[in-house]
Amino acid sequence: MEKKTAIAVFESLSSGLRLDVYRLLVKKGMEGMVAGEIASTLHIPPTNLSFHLKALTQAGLLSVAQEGRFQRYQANIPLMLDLIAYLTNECCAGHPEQCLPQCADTVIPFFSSTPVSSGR
Amino acid sequence: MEKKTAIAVFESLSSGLRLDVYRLLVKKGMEGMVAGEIASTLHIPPTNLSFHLKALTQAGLLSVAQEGRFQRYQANIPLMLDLIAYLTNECCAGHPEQCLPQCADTVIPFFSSTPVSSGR
DNA sequence: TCATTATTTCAACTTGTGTTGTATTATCAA
DNA sequence: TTGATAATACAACACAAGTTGAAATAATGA
Repeated sequence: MEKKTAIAVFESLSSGLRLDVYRLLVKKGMEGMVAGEIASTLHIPPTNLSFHLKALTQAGLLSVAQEGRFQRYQANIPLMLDLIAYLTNECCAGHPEQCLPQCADTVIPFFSSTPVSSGR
Repeated sequence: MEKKTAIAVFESLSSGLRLDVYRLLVKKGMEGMVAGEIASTLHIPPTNLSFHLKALTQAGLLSVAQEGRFQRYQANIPLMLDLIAYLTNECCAGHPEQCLPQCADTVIPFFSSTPVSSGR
């Protein structure tokens, strides 16, 4: 993962409103939700929601597909697993057993959907 | 994990400078670094670094211990694992195999240092 | 075609964040 | 006590982000 990607993810989820949207879509899984459904569930004005959906989508946290005049949004969950791999990579100077359960260095990269690299 | 904790973590790491500081300390592990050492490594004015160290510490991402007139900072790595547990908890309406490797629902909570809850 | 619905774009305002220099607190060594 | 060093607190400025209402775009159904 590139540093700019990690920053984009953190920026996106640093808003309580966007965090609500993302977590709602994580729960919905592959089914996703259309924009209006999200707006009514979370009681957000459509104008404002559109602003935040755009931010989340540009950060890669959501994907969107058109369905007639609806826009259906889905959470991109593997990106979160890439993120923690990026953060805990090289932890403790290559000795993650100092800070994490012993298998962390093998299991966390396993969850990542892309090869682990320092990515600075 | 509480929602406000998650937001504090995301806010903290949404700055490229703070992300550099955190990742540097993750690599150092238990050894940590004193503030001046971080400042010279990353070429940040001490005044500015102090501002960001305070933000990271208040978010719980760093811990600090006094050593004479030095302040030694350490990364709180388990907090990151709690965070991803918080985010992927209840994913896909309780069927994480739809979006993650099949063992995700058991392994990710295992890494968490605190019990998993919806924590809204 | 024409009215309706879903969503986004735009402009304006308000608020919050990041950076810097100066001043302050606290510790150490002589 | 005095001078030097490590780090933080404070104030000021520039810049970016969040919210809202009105208008625009685009697809649907009568």
